[in-house]
Amino acid sequence: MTSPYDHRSLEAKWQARWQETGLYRVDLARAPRPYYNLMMFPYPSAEGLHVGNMFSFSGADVHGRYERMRGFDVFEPIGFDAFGIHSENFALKVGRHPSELIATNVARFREQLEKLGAQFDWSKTVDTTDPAYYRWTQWLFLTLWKGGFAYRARRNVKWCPQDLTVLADEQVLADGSCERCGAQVTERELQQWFLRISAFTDRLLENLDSLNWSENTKLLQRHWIGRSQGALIDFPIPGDDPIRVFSTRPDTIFGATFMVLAPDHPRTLELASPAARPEVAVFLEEAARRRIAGQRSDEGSTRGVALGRDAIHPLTGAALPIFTADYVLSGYGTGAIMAVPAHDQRDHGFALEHHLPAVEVVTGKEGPGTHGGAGVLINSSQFNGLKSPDPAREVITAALVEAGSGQAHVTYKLRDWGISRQRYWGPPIPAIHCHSCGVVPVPEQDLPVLLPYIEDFRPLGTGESPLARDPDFLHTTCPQCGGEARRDTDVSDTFLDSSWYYLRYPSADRDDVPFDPELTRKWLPVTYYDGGNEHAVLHLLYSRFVTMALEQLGYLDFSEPFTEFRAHGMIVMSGAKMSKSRGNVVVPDEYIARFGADAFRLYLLYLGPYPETLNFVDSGINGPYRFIIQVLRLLEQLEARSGTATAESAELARARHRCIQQVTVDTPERKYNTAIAAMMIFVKRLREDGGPVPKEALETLALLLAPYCPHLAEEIWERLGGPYSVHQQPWPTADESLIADEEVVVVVCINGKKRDQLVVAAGTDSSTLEGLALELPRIQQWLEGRVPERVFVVPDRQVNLVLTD
RNA sequence: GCCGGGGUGGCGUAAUGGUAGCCGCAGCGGUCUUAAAAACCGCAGUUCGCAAGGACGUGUGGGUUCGACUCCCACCCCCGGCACCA
Repeated sequence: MTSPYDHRSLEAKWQARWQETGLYRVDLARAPRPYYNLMMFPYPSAEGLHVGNMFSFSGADVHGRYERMRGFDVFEPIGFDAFGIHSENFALKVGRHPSELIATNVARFREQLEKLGAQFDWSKTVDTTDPAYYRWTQWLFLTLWKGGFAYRARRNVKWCPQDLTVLADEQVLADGSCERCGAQVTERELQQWFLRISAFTDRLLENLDSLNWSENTKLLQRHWIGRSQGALIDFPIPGDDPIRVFSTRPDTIFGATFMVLAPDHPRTLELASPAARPEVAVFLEEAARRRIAGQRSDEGSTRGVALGRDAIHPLTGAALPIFTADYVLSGYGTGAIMAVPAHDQRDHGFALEHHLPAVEVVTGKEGPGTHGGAGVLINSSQFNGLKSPDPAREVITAALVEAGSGQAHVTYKLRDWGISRQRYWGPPIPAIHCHSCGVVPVPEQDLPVLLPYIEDFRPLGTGESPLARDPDFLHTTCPQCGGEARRDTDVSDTFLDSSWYYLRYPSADRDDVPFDPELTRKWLPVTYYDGGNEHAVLHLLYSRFVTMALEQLGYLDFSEPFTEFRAHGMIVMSGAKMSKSRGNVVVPDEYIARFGADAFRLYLLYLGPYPETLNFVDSGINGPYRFIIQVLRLLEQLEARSGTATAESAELARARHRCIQQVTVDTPERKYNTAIAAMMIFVKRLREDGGPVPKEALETLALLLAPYCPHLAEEIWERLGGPYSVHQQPWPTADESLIADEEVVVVVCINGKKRDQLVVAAGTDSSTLEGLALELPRIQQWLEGRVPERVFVVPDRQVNLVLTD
């Protein structure tokens, strides 16, 4: 039998037709029911789209197409996140210029994306490396700057000795290595641009409660923001300024037996007694070396030395020796702690090592060195008996406030966003350094500050961007005084490009504004955002910050960019991430060429639940491919009988409506795998039926398949005589009254074990079922004349006869 | 260490208190064919049994229940995130 499926010509035909008719172009100004279906735009690597891209775009497209058939005007744009270190490093590696490479990659990506058959509106696309786009990225920077959200500071920043650039905290992995190249990250002090994300810490945190996002994603953000409530407490030092510490557990203050300062706390050396100073100085030097070498994994360290000096406990007046130790970090809280060895693991370890006393102040089953659960204060003077941590925390904080030595305080892990990159492949930061005027913004009318073509774009490694090599770029005049000036030679972080691209899409063809106010009011915030959880704390947090800032500055009238966010899963190969080094990268093009985009989409989504991690299985695509051929065979069968109408049997109507129901429930819940299984079951049923296929069956299949196999669905729909396009038809509705079974199988169990079954009319009542069950010969054999003590009947399902002993 | 997700046939998975293994892959047997492929039909958790049928079976151990993959407790393993955060 010849295959009825020539996917190449079929898919090419419909893709051409969609383009001619502009099926996916949305009249943004007029659309009555806007639905902004966004998916994270890809970074156009040299390898082309990978299976993960194909998977997530297919899933997000199914969502968009389904919403369209439900009557929404779905705007589904796609673009290219093409600036960044990825591209630049690759260009360095292959010895070509990134601007050339990216043009090729973008063209290739676009071709691949078109082949996938998604309903992308290509009339509104973005490429972050296009001056028409990054002009507005620069505008965004200036706007944030003028609005008080950008500032320069000399900071110890994370520096990658391999990529020779500054990294954001988020780009440093837990083991202290560079997210991109794996080199051990070090520290370096440079003058940097920062964006004041800390201005919105509380809102970024609080808004999460009411955002309709994947819970997992929200959790990651909460974690990253890292809010801790506690108190700042001053510990006086005789003849000196007090030491201020931060503690989340002020209720344990009576258990404080010593103090610890971070090695890079500004007062560590100064506080050391003359006798201890030489030893302290040596220790601080070593500690600095360890920190710069990026030894972040040196956990549980009890390394430290005494300063030979005491602090005074503010409530008991006891003398507490002061130490400096690796385990206290300068970057968190005040960089100094009160150590409570009885109730903190690290303090406990340090106390053991240095023979320091521990005083238990909270009762509890847990041993020393544990915070444990709730308990009652002991050894805490007039506070004994208070429940800890609460309300003891508030009571003791209040006492400290009264004593003038403390105040309630909240700290966060979230830091301001460093955006300066001493690299080439990014939008130049639009700032000018003038000797007399200082740092001056580039006037808006001078944007874009074009990224010059530089032959040698290797990083200098001096802390300056390669743009410093280009004198024409570097030297300019001050827009304020007209005097000689230099441009900022850093480029901005790629995440700045992607922090606002969703605002740009609807206005992508406008060169007079970054985003048109009216279109923005109509289409934003984004209705539905599909993306990977790897961006839970970077892109998604930055986007929220930018939106809040732009709202505060009057450019937007909403504060959250993504109304609904859903994280998708990823595709792995035998349990491991696909990567070139593992040699398990699957090239999707081959699959599409051989089986077609429809089969490939179907296959990827059939692999398992869309939100989860799924295993790619090479041969798995055969099933979905066969399924498509079976559907087309049914269509051919129907066509062969053209003219003779076949009435749909009640049986087939039931199967069909069940299928509609299942697909309708599963699709919006993103259970694409079970939706596809339901369609397979229906097709199986049709084939088993053997009789002439009713037209309704194929009409329904065309509609249900439309989001999943957009080309195939069009073909079926057209051949059935339906009006173009199937994607503009309303989603079918299941008729509940047709779905119910007439007959059901009721399992008969004895003591929970299946022993026989009954086939009865649906809805048979419990006592009838019990009677029928007891009459079954096999059941009577098992009962051996005994009478069940109890009988449990689940109508239409099960009868359980219970015998004791 | 902390937080989240997960562990079911050879494989991807389905079923979230009521017949465990739906749907699919791979496999095996058959039909068609000169042959192979494709297509189509059938078999298929493990085990005992000629069969009828039975026993066992959802990471491990306990518990709740007439009934547990599903709920509770403890533990083991895998994946992801965070990590001297006081």
